[in-house]
Amino acid sequence: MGIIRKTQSVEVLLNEFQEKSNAISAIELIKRLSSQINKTTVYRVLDKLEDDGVLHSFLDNSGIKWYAKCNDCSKAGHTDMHPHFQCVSCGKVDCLSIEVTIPPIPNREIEVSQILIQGRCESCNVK
Amino acid sequence: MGIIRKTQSVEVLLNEFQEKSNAISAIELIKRLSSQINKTTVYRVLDKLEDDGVLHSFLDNSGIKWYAKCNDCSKAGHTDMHPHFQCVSCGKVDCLSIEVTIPPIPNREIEVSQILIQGRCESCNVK
DNA sequence: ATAATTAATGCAACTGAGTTGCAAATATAG
DNA sequence: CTATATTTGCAACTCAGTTGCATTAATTAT
Repeated sequence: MGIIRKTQSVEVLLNEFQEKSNAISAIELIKRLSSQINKTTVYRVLDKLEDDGVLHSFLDNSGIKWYAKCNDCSKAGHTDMHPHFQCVSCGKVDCLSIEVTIPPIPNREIEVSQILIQGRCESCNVK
Repeated sequence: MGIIRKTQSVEVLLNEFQEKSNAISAIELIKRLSSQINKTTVYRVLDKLEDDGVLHSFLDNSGIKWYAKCNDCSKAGHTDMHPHFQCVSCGKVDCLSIEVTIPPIPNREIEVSQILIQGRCESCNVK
């Protein structure tokens, strides 16, 4: 698919990812933009932005979908594989720029790996 | 909570994990046992077996819940942290007994980490 | 053993994130 | 600026998982 037209919805959504660099859940976006964009459209635009390598998505431990900006991805594929961190205290989720190496597994061909780390984030750790 | 009574449902469910050692999705269990156990009960018993450290659970990439036998866990907590592998071809999921080390992250306290690896399993790799 | 107590079960109805079909609206190409 | 193709909104749906409550089955006490 991919983004074809620079529509209002696309602009509004992209804008949400401009400021802060942490991940945002689809649900949160739907809530935030409920007066401007329809829920279905939010899902559809997010989908396309992902196809286009602008955003990447992942599920948290309760199965809800999160989106965050991509750094080195393209339409060709999401190559930027990194772990995600979810704070068990405040719920904030962000991308970690650390490398986690998955050792090769006998007889299995690894395609992708999703790593979700849970713990207490910097701000919640102090309190 | 924890398991208190050795009921029929508990026995039937535990039996499903006796034979093969790979993970089974809640949905699959509900289908398999539909004539013997009610869906609600399946969810509730799985929940308790997890609390008791008999089974552990995780979500796959489409957000559905899987359960597998624990090896070194107890009521005190699930200590046996290992990656899970889902075959993109046949859908089979199993526990990997490999170690994946998450490096310490500055200012963050890691509690748990979920690693889901996707690729082609041994049998699907041959074909 | 049997009654009393407490936990587990089944059912039906619900929840909530995400999806689908389709007609109306809006971008882009010609 | 019209024609064509893509997006959008809406309402209705899907489907895994949950909840409340009355019934049933285990366990404990008698």
